[in-house]
Amino acid sequence: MSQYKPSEIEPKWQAAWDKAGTFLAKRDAARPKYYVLEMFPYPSGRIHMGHVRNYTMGDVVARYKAAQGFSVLHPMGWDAFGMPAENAAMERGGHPKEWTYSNIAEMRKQMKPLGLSIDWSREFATCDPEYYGQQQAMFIDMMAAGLVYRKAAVVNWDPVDMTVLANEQVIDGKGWRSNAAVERRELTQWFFKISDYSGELLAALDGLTNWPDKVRLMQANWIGKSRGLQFAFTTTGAPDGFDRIEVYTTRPDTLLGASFAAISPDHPLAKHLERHDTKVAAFVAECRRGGTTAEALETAEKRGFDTGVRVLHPFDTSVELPVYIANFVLMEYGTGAIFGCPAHDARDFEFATKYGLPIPSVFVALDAEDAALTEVFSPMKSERVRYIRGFAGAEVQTGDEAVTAAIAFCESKGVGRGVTNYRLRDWGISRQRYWGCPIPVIHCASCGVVPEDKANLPVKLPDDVTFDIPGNPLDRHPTWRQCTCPKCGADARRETDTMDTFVDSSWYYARFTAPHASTPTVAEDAAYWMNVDQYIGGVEHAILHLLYSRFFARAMAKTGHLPVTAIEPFNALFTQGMVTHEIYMTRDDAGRPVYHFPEEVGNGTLTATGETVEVIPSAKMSKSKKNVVDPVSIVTTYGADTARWFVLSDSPPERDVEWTASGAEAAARHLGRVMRIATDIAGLTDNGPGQDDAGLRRALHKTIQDVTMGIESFGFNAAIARLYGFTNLLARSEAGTAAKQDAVRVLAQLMSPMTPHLAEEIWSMTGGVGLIATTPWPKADPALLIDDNVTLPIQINGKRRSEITVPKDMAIPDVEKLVLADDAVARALDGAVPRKLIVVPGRIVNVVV
RNA sequence: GCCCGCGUGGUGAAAUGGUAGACACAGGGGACUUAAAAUCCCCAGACCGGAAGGUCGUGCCGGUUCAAGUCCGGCCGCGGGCACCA
Repeated sequence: MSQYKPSEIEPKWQAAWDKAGTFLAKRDAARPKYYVLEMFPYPSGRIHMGHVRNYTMGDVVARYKAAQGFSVLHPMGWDAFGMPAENAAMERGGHPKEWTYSNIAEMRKQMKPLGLSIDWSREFATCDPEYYGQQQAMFIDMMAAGLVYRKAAVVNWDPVDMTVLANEQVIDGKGWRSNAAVERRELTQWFFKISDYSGELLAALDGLTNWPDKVRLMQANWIGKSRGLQFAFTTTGAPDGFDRIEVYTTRPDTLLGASFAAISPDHPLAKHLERHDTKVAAFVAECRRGGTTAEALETAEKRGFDTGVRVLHPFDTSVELPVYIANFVLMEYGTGAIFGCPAHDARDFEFATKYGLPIPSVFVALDAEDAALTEVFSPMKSERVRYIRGFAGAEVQTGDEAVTAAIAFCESKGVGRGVTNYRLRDWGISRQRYWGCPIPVIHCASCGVVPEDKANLPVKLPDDVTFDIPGNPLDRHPTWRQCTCPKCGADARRETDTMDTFVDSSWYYARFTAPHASTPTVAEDAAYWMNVDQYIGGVEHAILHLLYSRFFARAMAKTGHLPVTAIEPFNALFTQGMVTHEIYMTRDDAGRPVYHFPEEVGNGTLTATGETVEVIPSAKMSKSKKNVVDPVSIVTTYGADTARWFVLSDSPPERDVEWTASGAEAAARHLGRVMRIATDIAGLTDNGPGQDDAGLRRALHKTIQDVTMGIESFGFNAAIARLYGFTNLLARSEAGTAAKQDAVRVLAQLMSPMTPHLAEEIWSMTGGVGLIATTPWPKADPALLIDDNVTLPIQINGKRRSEITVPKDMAIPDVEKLVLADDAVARALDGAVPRKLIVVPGRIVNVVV
């Protein structure tokens, strides 16, 4: 009797797939296509269990769809630019390029033994010049299409490392590396005009019905559509050219509660005053200090500076309101100026209280209780408040209806107009970093900013750079910046900013359709393979990556790099949960926590010392907590199929799954059991003709049905539970029947998306023809899905009291007779007369007393 | 503060409005074995009972329904997203 030896069969079948070219994706007009994609990894150097789970899910879908007859594209690549490579270079020397490519080689080596059905011929890294050169070509096309521009923008600036920091890299107002207080600095940066698409990106979310609602909602909130009134205050005492100040408000219904106006420190009027008044300059400079992070803003005190300028209330020009420069007003949203209504806005209330400004309420109380509410601070959404002062004494609703009514009223009086605003801002892509895609632009003294000639692409990163001093190595490179202007031929200088790495990942899915082409995409390939039919990845990318990709696909369509039918690149999205593990901790003499790897712990104690460990509930695997299991050692110990089987079982794919040693053992045990059953069958040659096992055959077809549905609906855990159940039945079933013989081979087919090596082995040893990977998916026979007899539970007033077994199509009156004749029913009724019998055919019977 | 999701045995979890707890882990019992490992079989929501059977049970309170884990309303708890966005 042969044993289950994954270390022997897994390499064998991987070699067989390789040799046959089983997973090479081919354009095939005769077959429908299916494009499965998992979010590509950052080449950190080691794969982790999260990767295993992500790619296994994608692989299940890819293999299943292939068996269904689709021409499948299932590629893999590397999101290879980014700061970790530069940090590694700074910390331990070496070059980001070497670090990155050796990490890729290492991770590919770790990934291949998983037996994923990937078309490796399409592999690329975003740091390949062949890739980023095409990205540069698209950048130039996007410039021509008006989707790219430069502007001065406020950024987080680290004065020690001399670079822009992303908000995530600012911790408590300090640079994460330098620990220096981050400044808000205005720099000229490159931007993509994603805001041109705000409305469309929002509206099109409705069509993404195969995306999680959660993700669509997060994107909708991020785009942040609001409806409001924009109008101009007339000023008095303002400098020339500032006789009007435009403001935007979503609460025009509170306009009569205006008590002041406030402008951003970055507002043109503030900038003007700054030049003529040292006190203003000092205040504005003060505002610019401190980060732009949420934390920094959260704790910041509201501060204002009275400019001396006054504005007239649009409805009552006898009322003058002071104009403040206020630190909480953002230049980036609306018009960078607001009217303050302290009675109905918490922020304005705080400000008005601090500066002793009046707090007029716009609501007229209906009764004493209303009066108490409106006296000082009316809640904005109070349902109690029904009248608004000034709007013709009309009874006005609260909330959206009030806003709509107020906009209409204001427009009728010639005060402003209703406008729609979005929170989504243009995408700042400039990074003062080396390890990224160079922005292919040239600064010429006479021609200005000029795109590089496409013939000169790729604009390659220079290799001879150093990281021993802070700042951008491209800036200080002796020769790299020097070039000639493509327009006039004069000496010019290259742009030294590189692109945000999110640009790289915004179109890689399209590149996979023609990964080695000399243009970004190839029309026929893009037309055939796009869109991605199923995209799988972590929910942490719900907003940025997925929103940028949706924008980029539109930009590519506009510049002719994608068909216009591919502006929504991902037809279906699935966001999978994390792999977690318990944390094992002891304490050192000083009481500080000391963490231990799972393999150092057994039975709640440290294997080496016998010391008892504290078990902290399961959490995301992290190196610092040492609650990690290494996929490589799992594959070595148990085999890839066991790792794959286990990460799919137990928990629904969208939820976190806890890795446990006992769970992995159980998975391995089960696969061994399946192999034993198959081996027993394979040894039998004398299946008596005509022998059958109708029960087993029915169970098999129900299993086909359930597993198929399970895979289709991402219910992998439920599909696996059905496979367990069927295996239990199979193990107990009578030996030597034709049904059992068939069942083993179909079981192998049903398991093949999850445990492909085991499935191939069983297939070949039970006489299967060809590779199971290219064998059509089994079909359930509908006739076998319904039993001849059904067991109906009998409820009395909704409580289960008995059950009867009847032929599946027995007439309802006959069922009723049997129910009333049932002993247990009679006992439970105890002489009571049923008022009604509800028979749900094939389901249940309820006797109502 | 605003928006969203989720609460089921000791644990991970199943369950088109129709027998709650499938499947698995951990646990208990048994077979095989000189013994162990491996394997195989059985038990297992709680409470009462020898059993048959009964009562309770899907966070809490109420509602709709012949029937609610599932639908509706209100609470409580946990988790996630956004957040000086005017």
